[in-house]
Amino acid sequence: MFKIATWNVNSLRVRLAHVLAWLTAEQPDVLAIQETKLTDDAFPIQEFAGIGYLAAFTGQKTYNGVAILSKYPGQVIATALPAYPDPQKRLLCVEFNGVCVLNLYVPNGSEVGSEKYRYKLEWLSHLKGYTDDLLRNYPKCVVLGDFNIAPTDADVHDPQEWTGKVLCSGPEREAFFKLVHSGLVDCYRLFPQQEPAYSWWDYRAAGFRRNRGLRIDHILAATELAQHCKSCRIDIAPRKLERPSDHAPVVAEFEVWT
DNA sequence: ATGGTAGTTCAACTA
Repeated sequence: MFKIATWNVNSLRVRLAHVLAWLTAEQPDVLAIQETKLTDDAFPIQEFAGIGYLAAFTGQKTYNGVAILSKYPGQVIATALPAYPDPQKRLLCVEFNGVCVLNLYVPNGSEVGSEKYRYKLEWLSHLKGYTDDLLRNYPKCVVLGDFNIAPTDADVHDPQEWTGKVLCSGPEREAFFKLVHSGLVDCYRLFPQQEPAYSWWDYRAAGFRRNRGLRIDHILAATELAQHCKSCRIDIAPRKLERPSDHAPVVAEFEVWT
């Protein structure tokens, strides 16, 4: 079994103990994390090595920053969108023995119509070009991370309240499905899910306690790889801890084949 | 229609 997960940790400095505990308990082969908010010189390599994980990372001060933790070494393929120079560290692609893992922290977009919203759509359009290339070179591709997009109303606690708002707007959803429909599958929707399950809840207004959430963190697998996906779930346990991230991990398991 | 909280950094930005 190949077990892979994504988790926006919202500061690795603050969340390190949570991440170490979760890795130790869950033992995924690969964990993609977002919003490390750490420069590369400050990345806690030793702490992860201590529990048997290697780390690839690209970070910056204060904002953004992505990393891929893994039980075995991989090859870094990219730390940015090749055709889109961007000082914001939001992308890391690592190959593990033919399986390509693309970790994304998609721009939040702030507000529909804002400069940050335009940046988000532009970023997503360049991402589409990149994943098209990647899927040609690596048929076994997993694209995962914080997409900052709730794909459908089923992924939103109150679709009426969120209609047309950032994270749920038409252009964002179109960009998401454009990406997915060119050779990827949303692993979470491969399986019947018990109840509306979200991956992010606003810290404000007791969002988690009232289960006012959105499913904006995703694991997408290349079509053929998706046929070997055995499970996909959201683990809300870490969201219940003291000083949690506002996101919960999403976990998928694939049967290994040759 | 605004605000609520959290992280980084220390006033203001991002989410």
